[in-house]
Amino acid sequence: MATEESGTGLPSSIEAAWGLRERPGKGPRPGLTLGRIVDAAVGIASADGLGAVSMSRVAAELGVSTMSLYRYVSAKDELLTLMEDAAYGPPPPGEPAEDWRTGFTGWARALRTAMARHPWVVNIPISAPPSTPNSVAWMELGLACLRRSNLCEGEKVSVLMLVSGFVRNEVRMTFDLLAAHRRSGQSIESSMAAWARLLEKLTDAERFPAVTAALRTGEFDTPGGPDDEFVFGLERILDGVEALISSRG
Amino acid sequence: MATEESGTGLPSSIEAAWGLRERPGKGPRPGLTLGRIVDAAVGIASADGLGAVSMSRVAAELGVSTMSLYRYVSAKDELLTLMEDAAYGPPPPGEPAEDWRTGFTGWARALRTAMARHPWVVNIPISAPPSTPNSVAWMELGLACLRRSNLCEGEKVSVLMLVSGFVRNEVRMTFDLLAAHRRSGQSIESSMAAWARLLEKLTDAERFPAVTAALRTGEFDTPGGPDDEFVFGLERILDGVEALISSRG
DNA sequence: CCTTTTCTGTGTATGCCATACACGCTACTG
DNA sequence: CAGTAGCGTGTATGGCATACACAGAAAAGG
Repeated sequence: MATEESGTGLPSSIEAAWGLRERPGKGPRPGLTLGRIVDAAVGIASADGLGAVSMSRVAAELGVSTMSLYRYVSAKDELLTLMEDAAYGPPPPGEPAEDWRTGFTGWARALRTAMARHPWVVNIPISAPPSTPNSVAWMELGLACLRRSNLCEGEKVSVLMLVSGFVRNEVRMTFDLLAAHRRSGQSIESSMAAWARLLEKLTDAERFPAVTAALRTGEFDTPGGPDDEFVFGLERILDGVEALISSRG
Repeated sequence: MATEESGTGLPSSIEAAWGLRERPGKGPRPGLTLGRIVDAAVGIASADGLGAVSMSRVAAELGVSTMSLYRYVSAKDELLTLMEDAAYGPPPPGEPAEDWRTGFTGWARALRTAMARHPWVVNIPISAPPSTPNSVAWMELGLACLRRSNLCEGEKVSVLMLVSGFVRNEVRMTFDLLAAHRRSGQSIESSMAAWARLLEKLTDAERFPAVTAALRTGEFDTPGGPDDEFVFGLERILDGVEALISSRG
């Protein structure tokens, strides 16, 4: 049964992703592969969004019945986890730079690129610490970037989670914004301007002086692009990490 | 019709949240209130999680038919937005501290407290920039904390989004973790230890030297609590913001 | 006063969704 | 060759959001 574990405590479909599945030879040959299922699901998500990924839709794409998928995956959550792993893909190969900041900046940018390639990935809820091959490989690379810093191991992990959370958040915001605009057919500029005008109507200068001041500069009408926002946030965070590292130096 | 706008471009239920609804006097008196609907939905979410909030469940709680809710709200998304606003509640009153860092730290902690009071709020997808009364009030307070800094208005907004994104992320991670543990009945310590042992099995020291090193310190078996993680991340980010402010003199 | 208009609550229906379960079949093990 | 475990599938259950049409209430206008 797909829910059973075999020592690792992992769902068997995740074990399969690690290459740990021995075919028990007994019954008929499987007509499908986990990989084919995940690929089909990824294709649907990329084409029509994560919301379009349903078990029946995936099955239809593969020309099989809905229920056959449950021979490979015990629940939809497992499929989502495997899709997530597929979306990340393997991290860039090679040794990271000696300088932690250079390497770690590259790591964050590469992570963002990977997520942006499959933006739906940020809408998959995180249900557990990383346990799939690619997720762990990204974690390995991130920790490797910090190897020459004087942070303790716990701090390295904390920094990793801080930055990956930031990247994830940033990708989600820009992607959701883009998706909303594509739906409404408006340009980003026009809808940001519309939002600014809306706030101007709703807020008076006495109750909302700071918002009013921000609106008066007109910066919302010519917002920096998502890239600027990403770079700004990443630089701030890494400056903070650098301050910690220097204080130990 | 509930989808119509009246100049603001806002859904009429959101206008109602700003107190902009004039009862048009024509038809029969409404038997419900937006407030009662939102309260019922909030109660369900707090009791059984956001997933338990369905239009039929909310209607049942109020003793009305499902479809009557659509006289007050044009789609479930609007209800979610109103629930979000109710969950945040008004920000703490009073003037923020003179020192930007003191004030802003307090802002972030208060935001975390508000979110933690209704943890389901972090699972409501963000569909638009803040447009509801309490969201804008929180934004006002955050900007007010930064009023004496030498950041330009655009930077203040960027810092605000950076920190609120961080808070949101942090609350989501700790809450999802707690929820998963409540479901499985395991303690956090035991499941973290189980995860560490799992990674030890899956990773070998040659392909995953950094992960192996991190695991060997045993820090995963005695992880810092969510509070430590929150404080660590917030301090790093604010150190980074402080570096920017200082560099401007 | 009566008609018209407009807004209310509701019942019904559509078309999705995940997945439990039972069945027949296949291909290997003894 | 019998047993059995794994496979594909059809059907059924119980959910969900919401479109639509209708009946009745309350006010506006004559």
